[in-house]
Amino acid sequence: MPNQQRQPAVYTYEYPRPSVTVDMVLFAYLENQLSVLLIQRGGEPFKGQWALPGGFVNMDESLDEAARRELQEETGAGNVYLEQLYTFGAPDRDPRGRVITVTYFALLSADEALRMTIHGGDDAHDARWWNMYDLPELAFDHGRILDYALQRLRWKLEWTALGFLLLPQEFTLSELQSVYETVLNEPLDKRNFRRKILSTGVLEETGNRREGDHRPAKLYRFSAKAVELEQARRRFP
Amino acid sequence: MPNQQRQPAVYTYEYPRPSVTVDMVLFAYLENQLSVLLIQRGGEPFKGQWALPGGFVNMDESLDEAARRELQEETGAGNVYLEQLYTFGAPDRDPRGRVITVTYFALLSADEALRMTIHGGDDAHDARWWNMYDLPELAFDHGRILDYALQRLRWKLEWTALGFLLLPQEFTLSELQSVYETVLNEPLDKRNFRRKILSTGVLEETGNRREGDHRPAKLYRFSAKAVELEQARRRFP
DNA sequence: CCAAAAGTGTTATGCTTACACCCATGC
DNA sequence: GCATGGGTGTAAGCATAACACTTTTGG
Repeated sequence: MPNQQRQPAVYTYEYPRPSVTVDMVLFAYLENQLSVLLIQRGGEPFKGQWALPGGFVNMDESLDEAARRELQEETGAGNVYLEQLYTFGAPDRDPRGRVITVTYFALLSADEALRMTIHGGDDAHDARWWNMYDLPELAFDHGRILDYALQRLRWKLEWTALGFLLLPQEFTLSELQSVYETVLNEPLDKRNFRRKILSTGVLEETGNRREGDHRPAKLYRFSAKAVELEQARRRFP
Repeated sequence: MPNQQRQPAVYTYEYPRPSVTVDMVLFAYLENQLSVLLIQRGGEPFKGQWALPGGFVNMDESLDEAARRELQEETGAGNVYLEQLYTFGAPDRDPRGRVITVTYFALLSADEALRMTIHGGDDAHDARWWNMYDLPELAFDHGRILDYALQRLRWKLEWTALGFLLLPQEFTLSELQSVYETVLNEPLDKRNFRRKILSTGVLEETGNRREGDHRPAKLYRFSAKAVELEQARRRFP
């Protein structure tokens, strides 16, 4: 920040206050795997272990804004589906002191995930995508957070048609099905899946086809209002 | 607190920190109304307006513990269904400064609600139950919080059999139905309702009957594991 | 015996599930 | 022409929704 003295500013309060952070669970579907972005910690505590990206909430921004800013800073990704997940605040979750973290979960389209450049942040050794089903040991309580995020993602795909958020703008129904199968971790019937997804009305044909090794597949996009529509269905959250 | 100096302790930090509070939405079913407990503010800002009960999170307690403590302090109620709702943190939601609030929602059995004594807290003028469908103007963003809490409660009753949490230990099916009708704000078919609730297996007859003006009704209680069972059904949250 | 709430079954409808074969293309 | 993934329909079972009358008690 410009115009700031070298000597650190000091803020004093009559009662102790916790720090508040946002931590992000970024999901993407890369190489047929459900992937999560993790940062390798460069400093203590948990040096060398992997953790969720995140950071402090600034005093002049809302929680949602803080999450978007972190996302922007660490990945450059802008247009991303984001929702608040849960707030974790056990007194001993960070050995350095009381830190309450508001967690968010984000679904990145494959377009975004490929385009973006990952910046781990200041004290990060490394940053990369991990297969959700083959994670390293995690710092802090981030393992629990990921469990919870996966639950929420599964619930979302079971009850809504929002799975396309993890795909590129144009995709085939088989690709969409394999997203659902990967996330829900169970095989789905092809005919039933197609009927169900198409009946929601959130998809429309683009008219293009995916040319490939075999019979070309129709490409779909989601209709602009799909996200709203799906969310408006009176289901929590 | 004993053993503390008159002169306020001072806590200093290198960066500014928000305050963190928990605010509680306490639902009860009183006199055939869905009721919420509100506190009338004794000081500025929003002096005289009504607000959700709540308070600061202590440094040595988890968020859940803070919520239970507030509940205990303000109502004396102990054995209560409690779950985290959402975290609100717009920078201007409290004119006194940055306050992030983790909200909880609680379902009080009629037993608890009647037994308890309401303590508004230090700077409260008054504290009482309000009809959820006829609320006064609310302080801060508490109106939004209540809207969200009602949504969550409705969702819960639509997808689970947890409505009995708002009733006394023993209750009739008609009483339970009227809880559902009040919360969901729509009439329900008596036969379908009974079949559906009984098929979940969370209720059992006590063998007693409610004697009254007319034909006595069988009394039910929920089987001990009902709450777990219902929550275990893989449905968010 | 009358008023008032408790209690009870059946049918139609739509949704979910299970299941197997032909089609279009690249090589 | 064959290997590969794309694409399609139907029947059975299940859950949901609509609907009206009898039962039991108190007064």
